[in-house]
Amino acid sequence: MENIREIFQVMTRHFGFLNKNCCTVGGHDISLIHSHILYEIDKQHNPSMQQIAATLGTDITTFSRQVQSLVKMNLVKKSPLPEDKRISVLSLTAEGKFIAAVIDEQMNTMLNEVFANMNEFERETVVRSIKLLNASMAKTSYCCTTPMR
Amino acid sequence: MENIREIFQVMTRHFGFLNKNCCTVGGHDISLIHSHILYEIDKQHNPSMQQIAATLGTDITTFSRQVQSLVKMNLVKKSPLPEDKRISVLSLTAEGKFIAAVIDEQMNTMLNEVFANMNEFERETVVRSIKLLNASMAKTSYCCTTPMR
DNA sequence: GAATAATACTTGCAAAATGCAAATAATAAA
DNA sequence: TTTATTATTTGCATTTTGCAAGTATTATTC
Repeated sequence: MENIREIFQVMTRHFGFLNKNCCTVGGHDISLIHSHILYEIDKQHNPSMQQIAATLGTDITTFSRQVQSLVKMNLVKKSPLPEDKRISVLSLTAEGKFIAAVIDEQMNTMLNEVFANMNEFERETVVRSIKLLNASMAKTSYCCTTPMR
Repeated sequence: MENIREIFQVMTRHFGFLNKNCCTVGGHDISLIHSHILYEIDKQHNPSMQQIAATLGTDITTFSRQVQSLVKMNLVKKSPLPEDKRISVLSLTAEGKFIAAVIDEQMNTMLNEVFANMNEFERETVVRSIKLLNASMAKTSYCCTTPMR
């Protein structure tokens, strides 16, 4: 059997580079981590600090500071949840939404570039495969989810 | 069209967690970065510092120090190339090889676990797709390779 | 219903990782 | 031989990290 780890390693590295090429948007210099935080806040519905930190697998104390800097940059808003004031609900500011949208566009442009090297059939196969893979990894909980702390 | 970035983001994150679950081997606590360095030294044939640093997209000064710590742990050996003594050729020590092998086994075990959720046909499709993807990303040089410094 | 525990998040601090600029050492070019 | 170029290392200042301990709020217990 061929070396499965090898092809995954290569893929992850490529995709990591793609991610790194991100993200200077309108004066703001957005780090990779910050772009991921913006992405997840945008995606999840009124998430708490813990939710996003867990999704990204970031230590909560580190995450707290990362969010603080995003708040300072006026990209993220933190509002206490009325029914439980311990919890901070995260949301994007107008500027945060704009930045997230620009980054999303840039990423999709790069991905389209990648897919341009394939024909329609290949493209569909690849997309289906990755979905399959994601589903499998989600099932294999002990290996591919947030490590406990 | 569906959101391509989304499925890639999810996949990368899952695989990142899988990687993170690595690597305490025989007393040594191997960080993710260190495990990647071991992997690449093992894979490439008598690589120089620059080669590995470029492969991993790590700044050469940072990489120099990472290698220093691996040398101190007695996992990596650095030998000047006879015909050009500026160049340090990297190799794994016996212990380094052992550790790399153990990590490789752990990773493959986890990947097999993931693939266990699929039937033979799906498995083959996924592997083929990732290879296709890797080839495409290698072609799309401006997006998915080492950023210049 | 006051005392205790648990939860969500923040801060202190010390260690580690980062990367630019400059240094060193070796080879190549002029 | 002098001057560039290349490969790697070190100085240093900044940033990132995560544990331990702290604050604030809610839940539980007696």
